Amino acid sequence: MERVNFQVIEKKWQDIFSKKGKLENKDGKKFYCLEMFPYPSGRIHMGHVRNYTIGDVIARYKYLKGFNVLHPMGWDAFGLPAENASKTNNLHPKEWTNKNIEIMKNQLKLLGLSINWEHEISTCSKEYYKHQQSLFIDFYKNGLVSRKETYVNWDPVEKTVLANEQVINGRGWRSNALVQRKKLSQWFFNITKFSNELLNDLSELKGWPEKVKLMQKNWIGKSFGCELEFKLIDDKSKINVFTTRPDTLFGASFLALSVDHPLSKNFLKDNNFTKFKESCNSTGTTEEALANAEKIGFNTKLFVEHPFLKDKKLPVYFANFVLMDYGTGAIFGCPAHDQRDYEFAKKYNLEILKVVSDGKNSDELTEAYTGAGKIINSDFLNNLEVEQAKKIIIDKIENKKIGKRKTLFRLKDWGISRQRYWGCPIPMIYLEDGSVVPVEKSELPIELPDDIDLNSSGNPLESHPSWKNTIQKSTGKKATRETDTLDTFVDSSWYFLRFCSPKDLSAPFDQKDINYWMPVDQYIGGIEHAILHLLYSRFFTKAINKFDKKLNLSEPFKNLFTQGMVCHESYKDQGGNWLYPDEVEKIENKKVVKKIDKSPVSIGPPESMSKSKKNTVDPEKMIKQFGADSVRWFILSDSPPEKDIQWSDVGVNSANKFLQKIWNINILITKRRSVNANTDIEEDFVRQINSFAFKIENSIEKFRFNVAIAHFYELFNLLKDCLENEISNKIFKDNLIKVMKLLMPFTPHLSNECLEILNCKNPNKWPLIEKNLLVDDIKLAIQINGRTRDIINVKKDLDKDAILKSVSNNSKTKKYLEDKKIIKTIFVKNRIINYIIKE
RNA sequence: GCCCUCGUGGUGAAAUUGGUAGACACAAAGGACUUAAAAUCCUUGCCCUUUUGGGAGUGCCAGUUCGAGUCUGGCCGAGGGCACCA
Repeated sequence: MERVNFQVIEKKWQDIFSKKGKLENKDGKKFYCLEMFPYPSGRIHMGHVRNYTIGDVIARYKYLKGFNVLHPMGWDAFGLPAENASKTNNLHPKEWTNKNIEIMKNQLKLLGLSINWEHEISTCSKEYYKHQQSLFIDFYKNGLVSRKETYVNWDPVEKTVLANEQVINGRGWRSNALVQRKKLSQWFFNITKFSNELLNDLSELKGWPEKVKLMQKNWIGKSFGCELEFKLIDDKSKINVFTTRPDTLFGASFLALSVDHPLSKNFLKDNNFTKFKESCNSTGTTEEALANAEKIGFNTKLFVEHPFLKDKKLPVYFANFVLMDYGTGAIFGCPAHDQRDYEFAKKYNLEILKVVSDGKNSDELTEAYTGAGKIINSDFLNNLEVEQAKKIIIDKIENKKIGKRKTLFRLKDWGISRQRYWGCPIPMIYLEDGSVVPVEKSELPIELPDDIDLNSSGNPLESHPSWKNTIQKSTGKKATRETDTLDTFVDSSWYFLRFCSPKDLSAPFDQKDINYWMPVDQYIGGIEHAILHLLYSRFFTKAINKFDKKLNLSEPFKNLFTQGMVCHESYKDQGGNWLYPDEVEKIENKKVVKKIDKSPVSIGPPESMSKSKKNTVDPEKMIKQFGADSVRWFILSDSPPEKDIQWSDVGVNSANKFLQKIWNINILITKRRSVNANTDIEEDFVRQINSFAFKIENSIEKFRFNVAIAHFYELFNLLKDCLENEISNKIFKDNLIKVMKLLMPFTPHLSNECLEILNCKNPNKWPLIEKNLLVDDIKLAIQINGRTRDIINVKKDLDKDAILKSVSNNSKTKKYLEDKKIIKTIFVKNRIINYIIKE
């Protein structure tokens, strides 16, 4: 068997790709194919391989189909790891990052990706962040930036502020340290100004997974209800509450306020209250345990009037389960119909009055009833359904001028200040009179200083001896710079725009380029970015669209695909140390031992590859061993791309074997002896190849690469079986060329090499699929009482009578039908014929 | 707790969307070639039957239908999102 040296042909074609790697079809329709750009951590991992291979298949396929394709790549290059690495390696973040970029770029080239490298960008270059600062100033001038003093999530290990979404179960997403509450003045993007658009436009995104849209919808969290005021009996001052259940107002038995509610000022001198407040804060606001924690309250001894029941007085509490940053920081409690209120009422012996009938006769409840039902015990609302009652009572409340309809969102403004060095400086200055103003655009970029001491604690820019001292350009007044840098999510919220005009010095992007390339036709990345990155990018697009009317773009990503993770089992030696897969070997009975001393190793379940568990496989090593085409082939073949895949060395090895087979067939054809052709056999051959081409094209369009690959296996089994058949060399070769072109998006090196050998003049053109050849014999199942008894070959599209005639004498079904009465015959064209008989 | 998704051989998975369940591959067992191994090729895969055949079968239990992996209801299990959002 002929064998190909993958190292040799892959090098050869990669050199050619990098010389003329553009997927350019000047007359074709544009296609912008984008994969989420990587963080330059040092080396690429299998997750990148999967992500970029999927993208490459799409980019190459669209190019072959005649599209003018943009397929760029860049680097999400700011971020904390560079600072950490610089501390351990004594290497400046800039040098560390640029070195990593160099390495990873070469690794990506080894995969044979069709990337427009002339569009390459790096977010840490001043050519990029200059424009980001300019956009920030635009946002500021358009009222989309604000400064707020708020409680923030403070990570005590990283000494920085975390966004809500960077807090996972009360811990920092990187450091895993318990997050504390701290009050700081911070910059915010006013993403909440776009809450409605971000929610409503999800329905426009037909090419997005439902799952991602649902996650965003829940994250934005729109709810309808009303605001309503209660009067304190003492001094008639008012407390505003928000509720989505105004229909349960007659079941209210208390008011509960957040400990940060303005009214708390009156209690700060009360030791019992401050103690209570501390105990509320100590648990943190986001910890999971808190959701299940006991509801506790502080009785103010104050009472409010019930707005519709003059004689009813409700006690006012501070309660640990009421949040200040949602609604008004105050609620009314209706214990019968809200589980939290129920628990609270049980603890403090408050009234539990049913106002929605749960269909049971008893007044006793063991938990809150939140279902539908008729309103009871509620004066003018009695006998109404919940939804009707809501409407009517809100009307009443509005008429009485004690409240109004209100829609609330869970989404909060996006805190973007970070107390770090390796990020984009925020282009704001503080004047001595206390005012805070943006720098002038002509001063951009505000560059990061290179001479920095990263070993000092806190914010390195803050402790730099001179960097923050400056003057306001227009007035010459003394000023100090903002020393916080931007959250790195800002960097990735507009990079897809920059890719369209990466070299434009004067503006973030060129209108013409954006109008041509945007929106991204296919965006591909991990599901972990389902909410934040995608929501922020949508926000940026909408915000820029608002103040830049020429943009004419409401959504950045037309189609989205989220691929699954790459998993591997993990290994631990007897001492409990993690081991890399290549430190162990498999012996009999699926047991695993350590290579160096043959000591037993315990095997963990397959999990997403991570450095901490050492269950990683180095892509470069795999490419060196099996070739890039084999690695690409395997990572696409084993599972549907949206599902997790389990990495297997054996799997890549067998991918390699199959690609060798393809090569071998290619060689055999070039040496094939001439045969006497038989027209019928040739036609059948051509039709079968055409049918596979059709199926493969369909599978690619639907992102079903594993199915496409299964068809390639069938296809090559067919080619091999037909090698000796009465098919002319010309027909055989023409069809092999067709097949090699189909293969091009998957294994570009091998395909190009084979096509060159076959002397193909137009390798970069997708083969034509001939629809008229798809008419074929089909297999039709003959069923008796729904049970398949035989399968016959018939011409396509035959009608019922013709089929009945041809199966009337069928030997396999005859015996079932003899002496039986056929009650009914069900016929589905090209599928089945089903006899219903009486037993 | 609320919301969502998914349960198909030893394994990864197919199934034209209600019409042949297990395509295609991996692994395994047996065989061929070989002095041997590697590589390559062939065969097998639940139950009954020597074969021909027949039966059961897509997490479990019901239902709709001529026909259910696919639709409906209930249960069991796995994964994901949100987390006191009033």
